[in-house]
Amino acid sequence: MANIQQVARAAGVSTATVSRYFAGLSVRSHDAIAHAVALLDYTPSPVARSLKSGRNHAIGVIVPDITNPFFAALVKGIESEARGSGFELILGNSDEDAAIESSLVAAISQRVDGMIIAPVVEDAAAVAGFIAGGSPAVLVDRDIVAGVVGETAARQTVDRVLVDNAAGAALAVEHLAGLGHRAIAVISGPLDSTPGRARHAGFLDEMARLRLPMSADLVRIADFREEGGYTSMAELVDLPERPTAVFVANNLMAIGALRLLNDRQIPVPGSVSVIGFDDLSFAPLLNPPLSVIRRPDVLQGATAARLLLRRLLAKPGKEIPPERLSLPVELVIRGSTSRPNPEGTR
Amino acid sequence: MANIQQVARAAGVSTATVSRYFAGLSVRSHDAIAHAVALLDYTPSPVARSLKSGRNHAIGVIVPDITNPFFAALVKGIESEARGSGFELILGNSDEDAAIESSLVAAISQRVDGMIIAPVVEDAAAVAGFIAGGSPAVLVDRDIVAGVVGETAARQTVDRVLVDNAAGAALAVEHLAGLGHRAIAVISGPLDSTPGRARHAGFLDEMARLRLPMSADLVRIADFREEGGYTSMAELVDLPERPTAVFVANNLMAIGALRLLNDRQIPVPGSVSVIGFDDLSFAPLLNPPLSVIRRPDVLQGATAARLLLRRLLAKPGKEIPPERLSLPVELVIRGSTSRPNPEGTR
DNA sequence: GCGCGGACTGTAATCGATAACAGTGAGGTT
DNA sequence: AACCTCACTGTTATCGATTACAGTCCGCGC
Repeated sequence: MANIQQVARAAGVSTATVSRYFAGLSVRSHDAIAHAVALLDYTPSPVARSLKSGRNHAIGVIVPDITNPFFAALVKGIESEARGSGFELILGNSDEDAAIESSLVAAISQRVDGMIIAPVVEDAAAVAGFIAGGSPAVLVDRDIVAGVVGETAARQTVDRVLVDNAAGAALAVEHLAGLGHRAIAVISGPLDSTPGRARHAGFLDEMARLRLPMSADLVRIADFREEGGYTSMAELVDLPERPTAVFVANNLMAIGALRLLNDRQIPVPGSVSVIGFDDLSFAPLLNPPLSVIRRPDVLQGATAARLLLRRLLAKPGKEIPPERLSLPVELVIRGSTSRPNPEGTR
Repeated sequence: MANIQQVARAAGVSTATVSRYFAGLSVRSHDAIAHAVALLDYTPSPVARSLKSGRNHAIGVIVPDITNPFFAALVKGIESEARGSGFELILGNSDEDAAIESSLVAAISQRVDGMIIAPVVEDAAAVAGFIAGGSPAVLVDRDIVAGVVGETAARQTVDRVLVDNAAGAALAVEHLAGLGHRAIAVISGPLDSTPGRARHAGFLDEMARLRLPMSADLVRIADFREEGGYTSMAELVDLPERPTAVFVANNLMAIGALRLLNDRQIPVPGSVSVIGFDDLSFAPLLNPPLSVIRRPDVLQGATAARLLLRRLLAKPGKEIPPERLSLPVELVIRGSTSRPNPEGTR
């Protein structure tokens, strides 16, 4: 690959002039440079640029599991938005592991101008170091809770893009209660994650508001993975008083839960109604078609990217107050929820 | 962030010694440097390293659609393998568009040491430039066909990781024929892509081998997208002689095809048997559970990454002959395929 | 005591660009 | 003709590391 010196020589100017040419400044030998660039097939080295300017024109994205359709959609939204502004994407998969997440942040942080992270847990440790380094970050699906490392710094410079988890959970309960269910169980995600906690709280609050009975048996805390949904559902259907409806707090666990019901040949929604959180492109084709709380996934990614780019493209020194956006969710009723079966459940 | 000069000063040595310390050479002031590094929280700048050494410790990955579960799985395999060797991943989503793909290669090529590409079409133009620049590339799911730009260069330096597409298609036909189907249709992907072409050819060859009747009506060429599967299936079911079975050449089109059958309330497999190519985690939960040709997706990504890393980590100047691997596929029989219904199809 | 080899160290050039600073020259004004 | 602008241009230091080259120092053998 040619370098700027060769271009300068070929065009009969200094490297500074070539550099100015690429910066879009008006240059007397414009045509000669253009010609030399074409001839040598020159592209400025992004690495050298980064070193001198301190800007990498890249953003880091860390997700817990890229094979989860939600995160894939999120990444897609981020990618198109970033690429549109000429930023590259450096991707990390934390595999739902906070330690890996930390090491990813450390490994990537020097190569990017900012990060978009869907953190595994709410402990801000992983992110705190990065922010302390002065780079902006956007958190997806994670709020900043009181009392964690770097809370104050984070609150002042970190944008967040959430969805209305509590409202979504409430919507699910309302829907099930409206169908006549009273014994409604929940399979929640980890309570040290924002979506896990917020959906769980939203569920319990709405249950209380509607004065529906709640018992510890009906509450399962799993891990947002398919296996967790499977085993939790197994526990629920084995209860002496089997619930007539279950709210499953994410898409993978919902698949796991359906799989268990399928394996045991328990009719859905005949014996148990199921509603999930996060839509899936194929949810209408499931057996039965899965009712869900849907959120704008690609948009959530694009929004996160826009918030980050806004900071990265702003004039240095310009203060931008951090945003905390909460995107709306909606109830999508399909075939997996119906009125409870009057004559028992087995 | 501290730089190497500050560390050198704090440790009372020259920058060269600090550099050697990080290169793992034995150094007299080992402890003093370690102490200074810890004190200043120093990490060598990857950008400066790249500039001097010409190695980026990053690989580019370009896929047509990250929300396709197959590509998500592929990326996951690549990511874990690359990260294990300390390489970052720069991701590009070509959106099934050859022009975008080219521009992605151009944008990324200077920041990476090698690329893994799942190309949209077989025209090697996009990749040729990159290879010509001297960097290695691994093609996923794409063979090198005769007569394209850069064919010779590519054949000599490009690794390929394929799956046995033709055998998979043949397996599907064999399965359907074994159930008694004779009027078997196909919904293929673009014939200028390797999987599109190879699966299509595999299908036709096996049909011919089994002496099953074939007509142009039963052949639909679509685009590997859900919509394409939907509209192609609509055309097939509207034929005067509706086929009793359909082989759908990828996962998204299979979902689209099922959706059409669902919308029209055409019983599967009662009226039409359907078999797809590429498994889906939720395929067993579909209505009906989808029979598919399965391939090792995460492994395919990991394999591609290993082939690339092998080159990147090899001693410079060492010749490594390019590999062309073909991973095996398997038939997974679920509920969407059965014997044809004897009394007509409507 | 001198020379020698081995183990480490420092100096300085280098990777490829950017940008501060100090020109240079054409054109207009007086 | 002298002078001032204005619009460009070149020289050079710089970003943060790596590495070739040329020491320096120590211990050992003679």
